[in-house]
Amino acid sequence: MGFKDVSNKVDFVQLEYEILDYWQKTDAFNELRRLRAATEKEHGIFSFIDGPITANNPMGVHHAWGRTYKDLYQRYYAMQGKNERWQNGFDCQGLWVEVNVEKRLGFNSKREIEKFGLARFTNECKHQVLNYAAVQTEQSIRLGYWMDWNDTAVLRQLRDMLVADPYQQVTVQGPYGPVTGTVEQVVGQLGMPQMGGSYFTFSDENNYQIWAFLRKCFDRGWVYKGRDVMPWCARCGTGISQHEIVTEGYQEVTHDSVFVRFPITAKPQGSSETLAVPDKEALLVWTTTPWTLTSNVAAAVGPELTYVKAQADDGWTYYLAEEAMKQSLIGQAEVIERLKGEDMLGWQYSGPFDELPAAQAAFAEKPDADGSPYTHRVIPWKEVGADEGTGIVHIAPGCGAEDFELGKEFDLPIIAPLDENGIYKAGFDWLTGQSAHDVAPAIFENLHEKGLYYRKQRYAHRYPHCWRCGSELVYRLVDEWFINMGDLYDKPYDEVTPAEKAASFRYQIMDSVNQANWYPSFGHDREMDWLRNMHDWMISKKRYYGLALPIYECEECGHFHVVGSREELEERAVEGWEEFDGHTPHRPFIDQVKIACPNCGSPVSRIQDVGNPWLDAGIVGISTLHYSVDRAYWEKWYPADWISESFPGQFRNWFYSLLAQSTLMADGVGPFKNLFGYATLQAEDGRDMHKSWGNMIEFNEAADQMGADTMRWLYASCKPEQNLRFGYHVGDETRRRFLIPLWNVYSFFVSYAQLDNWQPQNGGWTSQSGQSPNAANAQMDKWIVERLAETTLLVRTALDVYDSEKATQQLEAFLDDLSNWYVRRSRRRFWKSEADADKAAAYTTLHHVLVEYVKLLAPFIPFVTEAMYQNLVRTVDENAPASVHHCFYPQAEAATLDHALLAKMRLAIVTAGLGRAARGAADVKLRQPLARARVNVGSQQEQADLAELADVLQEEINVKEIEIVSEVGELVDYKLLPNNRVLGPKFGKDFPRVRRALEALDPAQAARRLQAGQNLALDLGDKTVELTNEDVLVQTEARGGLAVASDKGVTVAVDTELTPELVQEGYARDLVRAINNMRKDAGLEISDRIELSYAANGDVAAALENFADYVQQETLAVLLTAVPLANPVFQQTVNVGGQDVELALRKTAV
RNA sequence: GGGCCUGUAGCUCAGCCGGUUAGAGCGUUCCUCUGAUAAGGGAGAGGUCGUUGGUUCGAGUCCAACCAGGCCCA
Repeated sequence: MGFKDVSNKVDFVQLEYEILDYWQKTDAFNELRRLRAATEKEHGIFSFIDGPITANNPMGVHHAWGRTYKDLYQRYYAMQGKNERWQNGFDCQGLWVEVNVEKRLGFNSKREIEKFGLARFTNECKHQVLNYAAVQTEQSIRLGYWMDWNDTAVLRQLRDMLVADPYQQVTVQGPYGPVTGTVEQVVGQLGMPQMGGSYFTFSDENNYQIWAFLRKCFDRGWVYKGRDVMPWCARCGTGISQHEIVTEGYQEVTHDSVFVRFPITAKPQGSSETLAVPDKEALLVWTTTPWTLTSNVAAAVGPELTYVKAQADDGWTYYLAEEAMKQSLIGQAEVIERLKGEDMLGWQYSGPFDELPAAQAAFAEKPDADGSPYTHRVIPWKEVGADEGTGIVHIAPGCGAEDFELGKEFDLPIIAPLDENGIYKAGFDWLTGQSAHDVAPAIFENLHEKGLYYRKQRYAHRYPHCWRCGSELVYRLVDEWFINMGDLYDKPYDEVTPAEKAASFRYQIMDSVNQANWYPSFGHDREMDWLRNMHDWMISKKRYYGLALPIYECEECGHFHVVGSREELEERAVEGWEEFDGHTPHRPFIDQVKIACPNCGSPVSRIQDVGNPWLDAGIVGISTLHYSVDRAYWEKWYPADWISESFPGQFRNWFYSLLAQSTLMADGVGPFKNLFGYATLQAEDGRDMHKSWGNMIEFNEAADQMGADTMRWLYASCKPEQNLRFGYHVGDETRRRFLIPLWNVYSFFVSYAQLDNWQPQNGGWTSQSGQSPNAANAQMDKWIVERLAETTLLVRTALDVYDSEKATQQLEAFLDDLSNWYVRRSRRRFWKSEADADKAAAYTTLHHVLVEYVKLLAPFIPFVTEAMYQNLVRTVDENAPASVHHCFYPQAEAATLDHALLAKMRLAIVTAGLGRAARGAADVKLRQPLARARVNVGSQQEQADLAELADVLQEEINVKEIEIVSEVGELVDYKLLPNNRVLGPKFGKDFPRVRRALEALDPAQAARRLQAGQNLALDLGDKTVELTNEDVLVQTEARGGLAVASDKGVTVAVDTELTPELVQEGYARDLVRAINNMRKDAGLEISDRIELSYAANGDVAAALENFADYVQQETLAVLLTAVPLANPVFQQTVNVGGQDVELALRKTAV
């Protein structure tokens, strides 16, 4: 049995499917788990906690980027014998799932969901998740991502049964035996130990552990109900928290802004005096949100700003900021007075919508000192500026966050106009029932009728939008539930005392941040920055599907309680337990349960809200590690050695929620030791990928066109902290740059090994069996093995700090050396017919190097390495591990590396390259032999090295002789350059003169003086200065007429003079090349012998006669004759030496 | 509004503490090698280093302002 055929035209995608089949057939992943469970004792564990992927869509190529890292490092550590958990996670709850289910069912409002029924809706949501969990599982497998994947047939079965009848009984196979229950119950256990597979954040355990977390917060007094003006999505009917809005929420839009008159009614001056106000005097106010004018209660001015009283030609007198006149007023206006904003404080005006019942009611509730209803007034606000608008800001505490704060400060009435669908509530007269998004024109019309309208203006600004459905947000007064994140102290982190930390959750989280290494390091600062700036965490959402917040607020006494577990709920339940029992803790069943108020004993219902989805993802450090059922297991796997996600967004999302929830639950032990982040994937055009932009690449399409290994190498080799431009062009380049050359080396090896029927000997490679008896070849054999060791060290060092970019660079550099030096230089050893020890050493070495290299590459490109391993190892050794991924990662000893050999060969490679460059510069092609190359290198050691490798260089540069010269002046002209770094500081202003004087010297003479250790004297006119050889850089440049190339201290010159013998030899080589091409075209086997005839004259004929042996040997010609062959199978006319040469050949009988 | 980052060849990006003639990869043109190669090697063309000032003997690099793009936070 020998190696299997390897085509040099490989279809990588086809190969990947074959490998997927092989892994499935051999249960390769589970075998790895068994092997690592066994090696855990010796090698320990590698704990990875997966950040859940949202199971709401097929996965994209950006997920494939992240999953490549996750797979790469898990494989890397598995190859070091470490045991792992291999658990993928799916994010299953939250608004995004609801939004897509609504789309699928054609719903447009919350009312339709309620009509549909919450129980059915919840199951549709779970259906959605199970569906895409199955899709993403299959896609991940296609990527080569080894995880404890669920059987997708089972996921789909559960998906369908859940919608058909969630209460039917079902039994599925778990790792420890069958699991039986209703479909709903079984789905609720997904990811738990008895079920295995990926974790799902909708699982019972996940939900209940969040309850436990919230209970802990409650016990510390951190949970509270806040009344606040929040950004609100009217379509989704829910508040949008700061965590969600800060980045992706803002979009550039253009609105109609409006300038409005607020007629002044009184100007109180101090306690008693009030100035009379003539008609048609008004504050001029500007707003971008006309719908909020119904809720105006005050106007804010900048106390320090300068305002003007301006008589306009429309008959009105306006107050506005002086700087704002130009952008605000139309027509002519005359300034009749200047005053400070603080002079206007307390002025009263009539509001734009005072007639509305809601306004009158609100004003009646906040009477002025004299008992009369509240009157609109001017208040100070230091944030007011005059860059935009009029310098007078309309304040509506029911419609804006900052307005709300000012309202609290000045005890202003609040008019909250909108219901949860963004519709005006009762009390707003003609507006009631209208949507805030649509009323601007009607408001303008109404203001016009009332004489308050001044003008409108198109205004482009960044305005918050719903990050999930894209609707414009409104600001709405709501009750939401929050976790208090703790005080921010006005001092550096280092100076915060333990007591202060104990009192402030945010500092406890910061401590966890500091327990981890962040790659790249700026991630640490970004997370800390977020933690310093974050607001309290809004955890409630007025939606249907998601975590049921276990908050029970008593209508009787106002007390609220947070339930921390299912058991506690059962204990406290006073009604509805039976209806709930047997269901997952989701709406509507959970809502049936009422508990006794711990304060007054009244029956209390759960608040209707569901939880912020980041609670679901953030608890997984607890919920997926068996925290509640097997504390020893949790302690073993917590904290994670490593987590990894894309940076953008996650600082305030998953990193944050994971840190926050873990820190509290684990009493200050952070959830991870190392965090690796990466940037954003973009299309090749540098823009984000969008379906509608036509630059989107689907994962499946990419995998099947580009190949998963290609994608993975591309991902692993990019700079993680920079945005990645992904597309087919970079894919093609990646394949061509790396995978094809890799395959070519492999294919070369296998085809010759097959020809020679070579197989690894017992014992395989050793430093003896892998070394040729030929000293020069032995050196080559040893060198490539040393390069492998060096590469092994460098790759391990890089991967140990999660630097796959550096690792791939090293691996690519190795392939270049292997392919373009070792194999190229060694080809003849494989070609030759005798099976001697030299050839055996070549095979042994190349086989060994390939096998070890494949292991180094296995975590990066699992498919092609598996294919190579199977053929290189398994076909000849059935006792070898069944998969390359079951092997141990290669190791090397830094202490025993042969640095001298590595340096020597590197020098030869550089020198050969320079030789080729020198020939290129002289336009002499490589096939033309030349008499001599002269080489200069700096050190004695390098000179000796090159002398030793002279025969290699002769071949590489195609010269008859390599001469090592110690005097570079033989090859080059000198040039003197001032050493600016030294001379600059030394001479300062005189420096230009020194430089000019240096230029005037004879370079060769000066160079000799300096090399002899003498100083140079420079005459500057008024003085003389001395320069040492430290002050001057002696540079060399190619001497005219010589073909010279120089780099990194190596200079190579080739003699381009040709003798007739050299010319003839060049012809001979041209002919060999031509004949071998003919052989190929004639379809001959490499080993076929031929007879050859030619018709040529002059030098070419002479070349064929003089170099007949050489030509015959190189072309396997048993006969070379000027007599035409009787019946040639192939003939051709080629141009050699400027003449047409007729060649004919035929295969010999033998 | 505040803070941070980026701007260098057609494209993607290096360029250390200010110092010699600003580099690499891709693309492109030409040459070349090849009985493993869809590959490899060499050379050339391609740059007012975003703009304008300043500091300095000397600025891609430091400073200031501006322009353009991005990010974070209000």
